Amino acid sequence: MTSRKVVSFENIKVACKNCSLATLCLPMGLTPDDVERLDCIIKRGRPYHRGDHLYRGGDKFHSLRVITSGSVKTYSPNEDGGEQVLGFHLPGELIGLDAIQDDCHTCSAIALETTAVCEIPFSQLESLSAIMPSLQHQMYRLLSREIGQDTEMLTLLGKKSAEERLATFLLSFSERFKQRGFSASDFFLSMSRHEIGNYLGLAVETVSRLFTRFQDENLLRVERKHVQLLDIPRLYDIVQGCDSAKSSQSRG
Amino acid sequence: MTSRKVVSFENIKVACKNCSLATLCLPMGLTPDDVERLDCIIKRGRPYHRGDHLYRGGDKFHSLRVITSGSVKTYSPNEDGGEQVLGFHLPGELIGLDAIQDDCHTCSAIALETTAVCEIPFSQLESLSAIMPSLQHQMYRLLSREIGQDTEMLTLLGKKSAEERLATFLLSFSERFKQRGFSASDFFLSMSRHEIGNYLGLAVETVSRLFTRFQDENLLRVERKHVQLLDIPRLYDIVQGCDSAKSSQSRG
DNA sequence: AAAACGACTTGATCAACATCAAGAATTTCT
DNA sequence: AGAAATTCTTGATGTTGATCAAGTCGTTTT
Repeated sequence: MTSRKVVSFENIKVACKNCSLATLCLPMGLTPDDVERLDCIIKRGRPYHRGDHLYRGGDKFHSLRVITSGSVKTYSPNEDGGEQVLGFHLPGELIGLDAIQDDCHTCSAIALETTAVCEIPFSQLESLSAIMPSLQHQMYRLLSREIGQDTEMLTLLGKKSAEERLATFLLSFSERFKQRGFSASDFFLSMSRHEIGNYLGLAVETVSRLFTRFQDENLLRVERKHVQLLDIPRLYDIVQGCDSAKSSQSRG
Repeated sequence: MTSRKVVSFENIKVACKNCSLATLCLPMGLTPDDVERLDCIIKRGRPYHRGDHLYRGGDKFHSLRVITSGSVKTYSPNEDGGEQVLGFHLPGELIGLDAIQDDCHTCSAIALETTAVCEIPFSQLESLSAIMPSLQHQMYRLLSREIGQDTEMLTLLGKKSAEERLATFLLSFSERFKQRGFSASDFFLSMSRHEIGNYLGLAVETVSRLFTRFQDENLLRVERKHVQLLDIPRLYDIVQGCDSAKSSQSRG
Protein backbone atom coordinates (compact mmCIF):
# COMPACT_ATOMS: atom_id res chain seq x y z
CA MET A 1 0.00 0.00 0.00
CA THR A 2 3.06 2.24 -0.21
CA SER A 3 2.95 4.69 -3.05
CA ARG A 4 6.05 3.11 -4.50
CA LYS A 5 9.14 1.62 -2.98
CA VAL A 6 12.42 3.46 -2.97
CA VAL A 7 14.41 0.87 -1.16
CA SER A 8 12.89 -2.50 -0.55
CA PHE A 9 12.42 -3.41 3.09
CA GLU A 10 14.94 -6.21 2.92
CA ASN A 11 17.81 -3.82 2.31
CA ILE A 12 18.51 -3.60 6.00
CA LYS A 13 22.20 -3.97 5.34
CA VAL A 14 22.34 -1.20 2.79
CA ALA A 15 25.15 1.27 3.30
CA CYS A 16 25.01 4.99 2.53
CA LYS A 17 27.36 4.55 -0.41
CA ASN A 18 24.87 2.22 -2.09
CA CYS A 19 21.79 4.17 -1.12
CA SER A 20 19.86 5.91 -3.88
CA LEU A 21 18.86 8.60 -1.43
CA ALA A 22 22.38 9.66 -0.56
CA THR A 23 22.15 12.76 -2.73
CA LEU A 24 19.11 13.99 -0.80
CA CYS A 25 20.32 13.00 2.60
CA LEU A 26 23.05 13.67 5.12
CA PRO A 27 25.89 12.30 2.92
CA MET A 28 25.15 14.93 0.28
CA GLY A 29 28.37 16.66 -0.70
CA LEU A 30 30.60 14.39 1.38
CA THR A 31 33.59 12.55 -0.04
CA PRO A 32 33.28 8.74 -0.24
CA ASP A 33 35.70 8.48 2.67
CA ASP A 34 33.61 10.76 4.83
CA VAL A 35 30.44 8.90 3.87
CA GLU A 36 32.11 5.71 5.03
CA ARG A 37 32.85 7.23 8.42
CA LEU A 38 29.35 8.57 8.75
CA ASP A 39 27.96 5.20 7.81
CA CYS A 40 29.69 3.62 10.81
CA ILE A 41 27.49 5.41 13.33
CA ILE A 42 24.18 4.81 11.56
CA LYS A 43 21.77 2.20 12.90
CA ARG A 44 19.22 0.51 10.68
CA GLY A 45 16.46 -1.29 12.53
CA ARG A 46 13.42 -3.25 11.40
CA PRO A 47 10.65 -1.32 9.69
CA TYR A 48 7.80 0.38 11.48
CA HIS A 49 4.22 -0.48 10.61
CA ARG A 50 1.39 1.91 9.95
CA GLY A 51 0.47 3.63 13.20
CA ASP A 52 3.75 2.87 14.99
CA HIS A 53 5.38 5.81 16.67
CA LEU A 54 9.01 6.57 15.86
CA TYR A 55 9.00 8.80 18.94
CA ARG A 56 6.56 10.80 20.99
CA GLY A 57 6.61 14.32 22.31
CA GLY A 58 8.38 14.26 25.66
CA ASP A 59 10.64 11.30 24.79
CA LYS A 60 14.30 11.77 25.46
CA PHE A 61 16.15 12.64 22.30
CA HIS A 62 18.87 10.28 21.13
CA SER A 63 18.85 10.12 17.37
CA LEU A 64 17.95 11.97 14.26
CA ARG A 65 16.15 9.77 11.76
CA VAL A 66 16.12 9.62 8.00
CA ILE A 67 13.19 7.96 6.29
CA THR A 68 14.46 5.40 3.80
CA SER A 69 11.12 4.04 2.66
CA GLY A 70 7.49 4.72 3.44
CA SER A 71 6.32 7.96 5.00
CA VAL A 72 5.97 9.64 8.34
CA LYS A 73 3.73 12.27 9.87
CA THR A 74 5.10 14.61 12.53
CA TYR A 75 2.65 16.39 14.79
CA SER A 76 2.55 18.22 18.05
CA PRO A 77 -0.12 16.95 20.39
CA ASN A 78 -1.71 20.05 21.89
CA GLU A 79 -3.19 20.30 25.38
CA ASP A 80 -6.85 19.76 24.49
CA GLY A 81 -6.48 16.36 22.85
CA GLY A 82 -6.26 17.79 19.36
CA GLU A 83 -3.10 17.85 17.32
CA GLN A 84 -1.29 20.05 14.84
CA VAL A 85 0.21 18.15 11.92
CA LEU A 86 3.64 19.65 11.32
CA GLY A 87 4.77 17.73 8.29
CA PHE A 88 4.69 14.67 6.07
CA HIS A 89 8.09 13.16 5.41
CA LEU A 90 9.30 11.11 2.47
CA PRO A 91 12.41 8.98 1.92
CA GLY A 92 15.62 10.97 2.25
CA GLU A 93 14.13 13.45 4.71
CA LEU A 94 15.61 14.02 8.15
CA ILE A 95 13.38 14.33 11.19
CA GLY A 96 13.94 15.14 14.84
CA LEU A 97 15.90 18.36 14.33
CA ASP A 98 13.60 20.26 16.67
CA ALA A 99 14.65 18.00 19.56
CA ILE A 100 18.31 19.04 19.62
CA GLN A 101 17.39 22.16 21.52
CA ASP A 102 16.85 20.52 24.88
CA ASP A 103 17.44 16.84 24.38
CA CYS A 104 13.76 16.14 24.31
CA HIS A 105 11.29 15.56 21.51
CA THR A 106 8.78 18.38 21.29
CA CYS A 107 6.63 16.60 18.75
CA SER A 108 5.65 13.07 17.82
CA ALA A 109 6.37 11.08 14.69
CA ILE A 110 4.17 8.25 13.44
CA ALA A 111 4.49 5.94 10.43
CA LEU A 112 1.76 6.45 7.83
CA GLU A 113 2.58 3.13 6.15
CA THR A 114 5.30 0.50 6.44
CA THR A 115 8.37 2.62 6.92
CA ALA A 116 12.09 2.06 7.30
CA VAL A 117 14.47 4.57 8.82
CA CYS A 118 18.14 5.13 9.48
CA GLU A 119 18.87 6.22 13.03
CA ILE A 120 21.75 8.60 13.58
CA PRO A 121 22.74 8.90 17.24
CA PHE A 122 23.08 12.62 17.70
CA SER A 123 25.95 12.71 20.16
CA GLN A 124 28.04 10.61 17.79
CA LEU A 125 26.99 12.75 14.86
CA GLU A 126 28.02 15.81 16.80
CA SER A 127 31.44 14.36 17.61
CA LEU A 128 31.93 13.31 14.04
CA SER A 129 30.91 16.71 12.71
CA ALA A 130 33.50 18.33 14.97
CA ILE A 131 36.26 16.51 13.12
CA MET A 132 34.61 16.54 9.69
CA PRO A 133 34.05 20.08 8.48
CA SER A 134 32.05 18.97 5.47
CA LEU A 135 29.63 17.11 7.72
CA GLN A 136 29.36 20.09 10.04
CA HIS A 137 28.62 22.28 7.07
CA GLN A 138 26.00 19.86 5.83
CA MET A 139 24.34 19.85 9.25
CA TYR A 140 24.19 23.63 9.32
CA ARG A 141 22.71 23.61 5.85
CA LEU A 142 20.07 21.04 6.72
CA LEU A 143 19.06 22.86 9.88
CA SER A 144 18.89 26.10 7.94
CA ARG A 145 16.83 24.47 5.21
CA GLU A 146 14.34 23.26 7.78
CA ILE A 147 13.97 26.84 9.00
CA GLY A 148 13.44 28.04 5.44
CA GLN A 149 10.75 25.44 4.86
CA ASP A 150 8.98 26.39 8.05
CA THR A 151 8.91 30.04 7.07
CA GLU A 152 7.43 29.14 3.69
CA MET A 153 4.75 27.28 5.58
CA LEU A 154 4.13 30.36 7.71
CA THR A 155 3.36 32.35 4.59
CA LEU A 156 1.06 29.59 3.40
CA LEU A 157 -0.94 29.57 6.62
CA GLY A 158 -0.81 33.31 7.14
CA LYS A 159 -1.82 34.58 3.72
CA LYS A 160 -3.05 31.91 1.34
CA SER A 161 -6.60 30.81 0.50
CA ALA A 162 -7.79 27.24 0.88
CA GLU A 163 -7.38 26.72 -2.86
CA GLU A 164 -3.80 28.01 -2.83
CA ARG A 165 -2.98 25.84 0.14
CA LEU A 166 -4.15 22.60 -1.43
CA ALA A 167 -2.44 23.38 -4.73
CA THR A 168 0.81 24.11 -2.88
CA PHE A 169 0.44 20.88 -0.97
CA LEU A 170 -0.06 18.81 -4.10
CA LEU A 171 2.82 20.44 -5.96
CA SER A 172 5.09 19.91 -3.00
CA PHE A 173 4.44 16.17 -3.22
CA SER A 174 4.74 16.27 -6.97
CA GLU A 175 8.18 17.85 -6.74
CA ARG A 176 9.36 15.59 -3.97
CA PHE A 177 8.23 12.43 -5.76
CA LYS A 178 9.94 13.62 -8.91
CA GLN A 179 13.17 14.31 -7.00
CA ARG A 180 13.05 10.71 -5.86
CA GLY A 181 12.67 9.36 -9.36
CA PHE A 182 8.92 8.81 -9.40
CA SER A 183 6.14 10.34 -11.39
CA ALA A 184 5.46 13.99 -10.68
CA SER A 185 1.88 13.62 -11.83
CA ASP A 186 0.70 10.24 -10.58
CA PHE A 187 1.11 9.24 -6.97
CA PHE A 188 -0.52 7.98 -3.82
CA LEU A 189 -0.94 10.12 -0.73
CA SER A 190 -0.43 8.11 2.42
CA MET A 191 -2.34 10.44 4.72
CA SER A 192 -6.07 10.93 5.26
CA ARG A 193 -8.11 13.97 4.23
CA HIS A 194 -8.38 14.80 7.88
CA GLU A 195 -4.60 14.91 8.22
CA ILE A 196 -4.25 17.03 5.09
CA GLY A 197 -6.80 19.47 6.45
CA ASN A 198 -5.13 19.63 9.83
CA TYR A 199 -1.76 20.28 8.20
CA LEU A 200 -3.15 23.03 5.96
CA GLY A 201 -5.28 24.67 8.62
CA LEU A 202 -8.52 23.64 6.88
CA ALA A 203 -11.55 21.52 7.76
CA VAL A 204 -11.76 18.01 6.28
CA GLU A 205 -14.85 19.02 4.38
CA THR A 206 -13.05 21.91 2.75
CA VAL A 207 -10.27 19.61 1.57
CA SER A 208 -12.77 17.15 0.18
CA ARG A 209 -14.70 19.87 -1.65
CA LEU A 210 -11.50 21.29 -3.10
CA PHE A 211 -10.45 17.89 -4.45
CA THR A 212 -13.84 17.61 -6.08
CA ARG A 213 -13.62 21.10 -7.50
CA PHE A 214 -10.09 20.63 -8.82
CA GLN A 215 -11.31 17.47 -10.49
CA ASP A 216 -14.33 19.24 -12.00
CA GLU A 217 -11.94 21.85 -13.36
CA ASN A 218 -9.78 19.13 -14.93
CA LEU A 219 -6.81 20.08 -12.83
CA LEU A 220 -6.48 16.54 -11.56
CA ARG A 221 -8.11 13.17 -11.17
CA VAL A 222 -8.46 11.81 -7.68
CA GLU A 223 -9.73 8.55 -6.26
CA ARG A 224 -9.19 8.18 -2.55
CA LYS A 225 -5.43 8.29 -2.02
CA HIS A 226 -4.57 8.08 -5.70
CA VAL A 227 -3.92 11.46 -7.31
CA GLN A 228 -3.15 12.24 -10.94
CA LEU A 229 -2.22 15.81 -11.70
CA LEU A 230 -3.54 16.71 -15.15
CA ASP A 231 -2.56 20.37 -15.39
CA ILE A 232 0.51 21.12 -13.34
CA PRO A 233 1.11 24.58 -14.90
CA ARG A 234 -2.35 25.73 -13.86
CA LEU A 235 -1.78 24.39 -10.37
CA TYR A 236 1.33 26.57 -10.23
CA ASP A 237 -0.79 29.52 -11.34
CA ILE A 238 -3.12 28.87 -8.46
CA VAL A 239 -0.21 28.75 -6.00
CA GLN A 240 0.89 32.18 -7.21
CA GLY A 241 -2.41 33.55 -6.07
CA CYS A 242 -3.06 35.34 -9.36
CA ASP A 243 -6.50 34.37 -10.63
CA SER A 244 -5.20 34.10 -14.16
CA ALA A 245 -5.66 30.43 -13.39
CA LYS A 246 -9.39 30.89 -13.28
CA SER A 247 -9.62 32.73 -16.54
CA SER A 248 -7.77 30.03 -18.46
CA GLN A 249 -10.17 27.25 -17.60
CA SER A 250 -13.40 26.44 -19.33
CA ARG A 251 -15.29 23.93 -17.21
CA GLY A 252 -16.23 20.68 -18.97
CA MET B 1 11.40 56.13 21.02
CA THR B 2 12.91 52.73 21.90
CA SER B 3 10.87 50.77 24.39
CA ARG B 4 13.81 50.78 26.74
CA LYS B 5 17.50 50.49 26.29
CA VAL B 6 19.40 47.33 27.08
CA VAL B 7 22.79 48.56 26.04
CA SER B 8 23.29 52.20 25.30
CA PHE B 9 24.30 52.96 21.73
CA GLU B 10 27.70 54.19 22.80
CA ASN B 11 28.82 50.75 23.92
CA ILE B 12 30.28 50.07 20.52
CA LYS B 13 33.41 48.68 22.12
CA VAL B 14 31.54 46.31 24.38
CA ALA B 15 32.89 42.78 24.49
CA CYS B 16 30.80 39.64 24.92
CA LYS B 17 32.18 39.09 28.38
CA ASN B 18 30.75 42.42 29.50
CA CYS B 19 27.50 42.14 27.63
CA SER B 20 24.34 41.74 29.64
CA LEU B 21 22.85 39.70 26.82
CA ALA B 22 25.53 37.01 26.85
CA THR B 23 23.27 34.53 28.63
CA LEU B 24 20.65 34.80 25.88
CA CYS B 25 23.05 34.87 23.01
CA LEU B 26 25.70 32.81 21.28
CA PRO B 27 28.13 32.81 24.25
CA MET B 28 25.55 31.03 26.39
CA GLY B 29 27.18 28.04 28.06
CA LEU B 30 30.69 28.82 26.82
CA THR B 31 33.70 29.11 29.11
CA PRO B 32 35.21 32.60 29.48
CA ASP B 33 38.13 31.48 27.35
CA ASP B 34 35.84 30.33 24.56
CA VAL B 35 33.82 33.54 24.79
CA GLU B 36 37.04 35.46 24.34
CA ARG B 37 37.86 33.54 21.16
CA LEU B 38 34.37 34.02 19.84
CA ASP B 39 34.58 37.71 20.62
CA CYS B 40 37.56 38.05 18.29
CA ILE B 41 35.53 37.38 15.16
CA ILE B 42 32.59 39.62 16.03
CA LYS B 43 32.18 42.95 14.30
CA ARG B 44 30.28 45.81 15.87
CA GLY B 45 29.32 48.57 13.50
CA ARG B 46 27.41 51.81 13.93
CA PRO B 47 23.72 51.58 14.69
CA TYR B 48 20.99 51.35 12.09
CA HIS B 49 18.17 53.87 12.03
CA ARG B 50 14.49 53.19 11.75
CA GLY B 51 13.76 51.88 8.25
CA ASP B 52 17.35 50.87 7.46
CA HIS B 53 17.77 47.40 6.07
CA LEU B 54 20.22 45.05 7.77
CA TYR B 55 19.97 42.91 4.64
CA ARG B 56 17.53 42.17 1.85
CA GLY B 57 16.22 38.98 0.35
CA GLY B 58 18.62 37.95 -2.39
CA ASP B 59 21.69 39.51 -0.75
CA LYS B 60 24.70 37.30 -0.46
CA PHE B 61 24.99 35.86 3.02
CA HIS B 62 28.09 36.72 5.02
CA SER B 63 27.14 37.12 8.64
CA LEU B 64 24.69 36.15 11.29
CA ARG B 65 23.56 39.09 13.36
CA VAL B 66 22.61 39.51 16.98
CA ILE B 67 20.49 42.47 17.97
CA THR B 68 22.10 44.28 20.88
CA SER B 69 19.65 47.14 21.19
CA GLY B 70 16.51 48.26 19.42
CA SER B 71 14.39 45.86 17.40
CA VAL B 72 14.19 44.33 13.95
CA LYS B 73 11.47 42.99 11.70
CA THR B 74 12.21 40.11 9.33
CA TYR B 75 9.92 39.58 6.39
CA SER B 76 9.81 37.79 3.09
CA PRO B 77 8.82 40.02 0.21
CA ASN B 78 6.40 37.97 -1.89
CA GLU B 79 5.98 38.20 -5.63
CA ASP B 80 2.94 40.49 -5.74
CA GLY B 81 4.43 43.40 -3.83
CA GLY B 82 3.01 42.30 -0.50
CA GLU B 83 5.07 40.88 2.31
CA GLN B 84 4.86 38.25 5.01
CA VAL B 85 6.25 39.39 8.34
CA LEU B 86 8.25 36.48 9.75
CA GLY B 87 9.29 37.82 13.09
CA PHE B 88 10.10 40.68 15.44
CA HIS B 89 13.48 40.43 17.08
CA LEU B 90 14.70 41.84 20.36
CA PRO B 91 18.16 42.24 21.86
CA GLY B 92 19.99 38.94 22.26
CA GLU B 93 18.22 37.32 19.33
CA LEU B 94 20.12 35.88 16.39
CA ILE B 95 18.91 36.48 12.85
CA GLY B 96 19.95 35.25 9.43
CA LEU B 97 19.92 31.52 10.21
CA ASP B 98 17.72 30.79 7.21
CA ALA B 99 20.45 32.08 4.87
CA ILE B 100 23.03 29.41 5.73
CA GLN B 101 21.26 26.99 3.43
CA ASP B 102 22.50 28.45 0.20
CA ASP B 103 24.62 31.43 1.09
CA CYS B 104 21.85 33.81 0.20
CA HIS B 105 19.33 35.70 2.27
CA THR B 106 15.82 34.45 1.63
CA CYS B 107 14.20 37.22 3.62
CA SER B 108 14.82 40.84 4.51
CA ALA B 109 15.54 42.45 7.86
CA ILE B 110 14.72 46.05 8.69
CA ALA B 111 15.27 48.13 11.82
CA LEU B 112 12.05 49.18 13.56
CA GLU B 113 13.88 51.80 15.62
CA THR B 114 17.50 52.78 16.25
CA THR B 115 19.17 49.41 16.48
CA ALA B 116 22.67 48.10 17.14
CA VAL B 117 23.85 44.65 16.12
CA CYS B 118 26.84 42.37 16.41
CA GLU B 119 27.87 40.82 13.12
CA ILE B 120 29.29 37.32 13.17
CA PRO B 121 30.93 36.34 9.89
CA PHE B 122 29.58 32.89 9.28
CA SER B 123 32.58 31.27 7.66
CA GLN B 124 34.70 32.26 10.64
CA LEU B 125 32.03 31.10 13.03
CA GLU B 126 31.94 27.78 11.23
CA SER B 127 35.70 27.34 11.46
CA LEU B 128 35.66 28.29 15.09
CA SER B 129 32.84 25.90 15.86
CA ALA B 130 34.84 23.07 14.28
CA ILE B 131 37.53 23.47 16.91
CA MET B 132 35.23 24.49 19.74
CA PRO B 133 32.75 21.72 20.53
CA SER B 134 30.80 23.86 22.97
CA LEU B 135 30.25 26.49 20.30
CA GLN B 136 29.22 23.86 17.78
CA HIS B 137 26.76 22.50 20.30
CA GLN B 138 25.39 25.95 20.96
CA MET B 139 24.94 26.52 17.23
CA TYR B 140 23.00 23.28 16.85
CA ARG B 141 20.86 24.24 19.81
CA LEU B 142 20.12 27.71 18.45
CA LEU B 143 19.22 26.38 15.02
CA SER B 144 17.01 23.76 16.61
CA ARG B 145 15.36 26.36 18.81
CA GLU B 146 14.54 28.43 15.76
CA ILE B 147 12.84 25.38 14.23
CA GLY B 148 10.90 24.83 17.43
CA GLN B 149 9.71 28.44 17.45
CA ASP B 150 8.62 28.23 13.84
CA THR B 151 6.55 25.13 14.51
CA GLU B 152 4.85 26.88 17.43
CA MET B 153 4.00 29.65 15.03
CA LEU B 154 2.57 27.09 12.58
CA THR B 155 0.15 25.95 15.26
CA LEU B 156 -0.78 29.55 15.97
CA LEU B 157 -1.59 30.30 12.35
CA GLY B 158 -3.14 26.93 11.62
CA LYS B 159 -5.49 26.53 14.54
CA LYS B 160 -5.88 29.62 16.68
CA SER B 161 -8.54 32.33 16.62
CA ALA B 162 -7.72 36.01 16.18
CA GLU B 163 -8.12 36.53 19.91
CA GLU B 164 -5.74 33.69 20.76
CA ARG B 165 -3.22 34.99 18.27
CA LEU B 166 -3.07 38.48 19.71
CA ALA B 167 -2.92 37.19 23.29
CA THR B 168 -0.05 34.88 22.33
CA PHE B 169 1.70 37.76 20.62
CA LEU B 170 1.44 40.01 23.65
CA LEU B 171 2.57 37.34 26.08
CA SER B 172 5.52 36.51 23.88
CA PHE B 173 6.69 40.10 24.19
CA SER B 174 5.89 40.14 27.87
CA GLU B 175 8.09 37.08 28.45
CA ARG B 176 10.89 38.31 26.27
CA PHE B 177 10.99 41.74 27.91
CA LYS B 178 10.99 40.10 31.31
CA GLN B 179 13.88 37.81 30.28
CA ARG B 180 15.80 40.94 29.41
CA GLY B 181 15.19 42.54 32.77
CA PHE B 182 12.31 44.81 31.85
CA SER B 183 8.71 44.96 32.91
CA ALA B 184 6.59 42.03 31.79
CA SER B 185 3.46 44.13 31.97
CA ASP B 186 4.42 47.59 30.72
CA PHE B 187 6.21 48.02 27.42
CA PHE B 188 6.29 49.70 24.04
CA LEU B 189 5.74 47.82 20.82
CA SER B 190 7.97 49.14 18.06
CA MET B 191 5.87 47.84 15.17
CA SER B 192 2.67 49.18 13.61
CA ARG B 193 -0.76 47.56 13.85
CA HIS B 194 -0.40 46.73 10.21
CA GLU B 195 2.79 44.78 10.88
CA ILE B 196 1.24 42.97 13.83
CA GLY B 197 -1.69 41.96 11.66
CA ASN B 198 0.53 40.80 8.85
CA TYR B 199 2.60 38.72 11.27
CA LEU B 200 -0.47 37.13 12.86
CA GLY B 201 -2.34 36.54 9.63
CA LEU B 202 -5.00 39.14 10.48
CA ALA B 203 -6.26 42.39 8.97
CA VAL B 204 -5.20 45.66 10.60
CA GLU B 205 -8.79 46.35 11.51
CA THR B 206 -9.08 43.06 13.36
CA VAL B 207 -5.98 43.82 15.41
CA SER B 208 -7.29 47.26 16.25
CA ARG B 209 -10.67 45.92 17.29
CA LEU B 210 -9.05 43.25 19.45
CA PHE B 211 -6.94 45.83 21.28
CA THR B 212 -10.08 47.80 21.97
CA ARG B 213 -11.94 44.72 23.14
CA PHE B 214 -9.10 43.53 25.37
CA GLN B 215 -9.07 47.00 26.90
CA ASP B 216 -12.83 46.99 27.42
CA GLU B 217 -12.44 43.65 29.18
CA ASN B 218 -9.77 45.11 31.46
CA LEU B 219 -7.16 42.71 30.16
CA LEU B 220 -4.87 45.58 29.28
CA ARG B 221 -4.53 49.28 28.71
CA VAL B 222 -3.25 50.44 25.37
CA GLU B 223 -2.37 53.80 23.91
CA ARG B 224 -0.72 53.63 20.53
CA LYS B 225 2.50 51.70 21.00
CA HIS B 226 2.34 51.69 24.76
CA VAL B 227 0.84 48.52 26.23
CA GLN B 228 0.15 47.70 29.87
CA LEU B 229 -0.97 44.18 30.59
CA LEU B 230 -3.44 44.25 33.49
CA ASP B 231 -4.42 40.59 33.72
CA ILE B 232 -1.66 38.33 32.50
CA PRO B 233 -3.21 35.13 33.89
CA ARG B 234 -6.38 35.69 31.91
CA LEU B 235 -4.33 36.37 28.80
CA TYR B 236 -2.74 32.96 29.34
CA ASP B 237 -6.22 31.47 29.64
CA ILE B 238 -7.08 32.96 26.27
CA VAL B 239 -3.93 31.52 24.72
CA GLN B 240 -4.96 28.06 25.90
CA GLY B 241 -8.08 28.37 23.82
CA CYS B 242 -10.36 27.28 26.65
CA ASP B 243 -13.13 29.83 27.04
CA SER B 244 -12.89 29.66 30.79
CA ALA B 245 -11.30 33.05 30.23
CA LYS B 246 -14.61 34.47 29.10
CA SER B 247 -16.57 33.11 32.03
CA SER B 248 -14.21 34.67 34.58
CA GLN B 249 -14.71 38.20 33.33
CA SER B 250 -17.51 40.49 34.28
CA ARG B 251 -17.39 43.44 31.91
CA GLY B 252 -17.38 46.84 33.59
C1' DA C 1 0.17 77.55 12.79
C1' DA C 2 -1.96 75.46 8.89
C1' DA C 3 -1.92 71.83 5.76
C1' DA C 4 -0.96 67.29 4.31
C1' DC C 5 -0.04 62.76 5.27
C1' DG C 6 -0.02 58.44 7.57
C1' DA C 7 -1.55 55.45 11.43
C1' DC C 8 -5.26 54.01 13.95
C1' DT C 9 -10.15 53.29 15.05
C1' DT C 10 -14.93 52.26 14.28
C1' DG C 11 -19.00 50.85 11.71
C1' DA C 12 -21.42 48.28 7.95
C1' DT C 13 -21.36 44.65 4.82
C1' DC C 14 -19.61 40.50 2.67
C1' DA C 15 -17.26 36.14 1.74
C1' DA C 16 -14.63 32.31 2.83
C1' DC C 17 -14.50 28.70 5.35
C1' DA C 18 -16.16 26.15 9.60
C1' DT C 19 -19.63 23.61 11.55
C1' DC C 20 -23.56 20.66 11.61
C1' DA C 21 -25.91 16.89 9.55
C1' DA C 22 -26.66 13.03 6.71
C1' DG C 23 -25.51 9.68 3.42
C1' DA C 24 -22.16 6.87 0.45
C1' DA C 25 -18.09 4.31 -0.09
C1' DT C 26 -14.21 1.66 2.09
C1' DT C 27 -11.86 -0.80 5.27
C1' DT C 28 -11.67 -3.63 9.31
C1' DC C 29 -13.32 -7.00 12.33
C1' DT C 30 -15.56 -11.32 13.44
C1' DA D 1 -19.38 -12.96 3.81
C1' DG D 2 -21.70 -9.79 6.78
C1' DA D 3 -21.53 -6.26 10.32
C1' DA D 4 -19.36 -2.40 12.37
C1' DA D 5 -16.46 1.29 12.16
C1' DT D 6 -13.99 4.69 9.43
C1' DT D 7 -13.28 7.75 5.96
C1' DC D 8 -14.93 10.51 2.54
C1' DT D 9 -18.35 13.33 0.19
C1' DT D 10 -22.09 16.53 -0.25
C1' DG D 11 -25.55 19.84 1.25
C1' DA D 12 -27.40 23.50 4.46
C1' DT D 13 -26.40 26.89 7.69
C1' DG D 14 -23.54 29.84 10.68
C1' DT D 15 -19.54 32.58 12.20
C1' DT D 16 -15.31 34.64 12.05
C1' DG D 17 -12.70 37.76 10.27
C1' DA D 18 -11.86 40.36 5.65
C1' DT D 19 -13.08 44.16 3.02
C1' DC D 20 -15.01 48.62 2.17
C1' DA D 21 -15.77 53.20 3.81
C1' DA D 22 -15.44 57.06 6.68
C1' DG D 23 -13.71 59.58 10.30
C1' DT D 24 -10.26 60.70 14.22
C1' DC D 25 -5.95 61.44 16.00
C1' DG D 26 -0.93 62.35 15.63
C1' DT D 27 2.98 63.56 13.21
C1' DT D 28 5.55 65.79 9.74
C1' DT D 29 6.04 69.39 6.36
C1' DT D 30 5.90 74.06 4.80
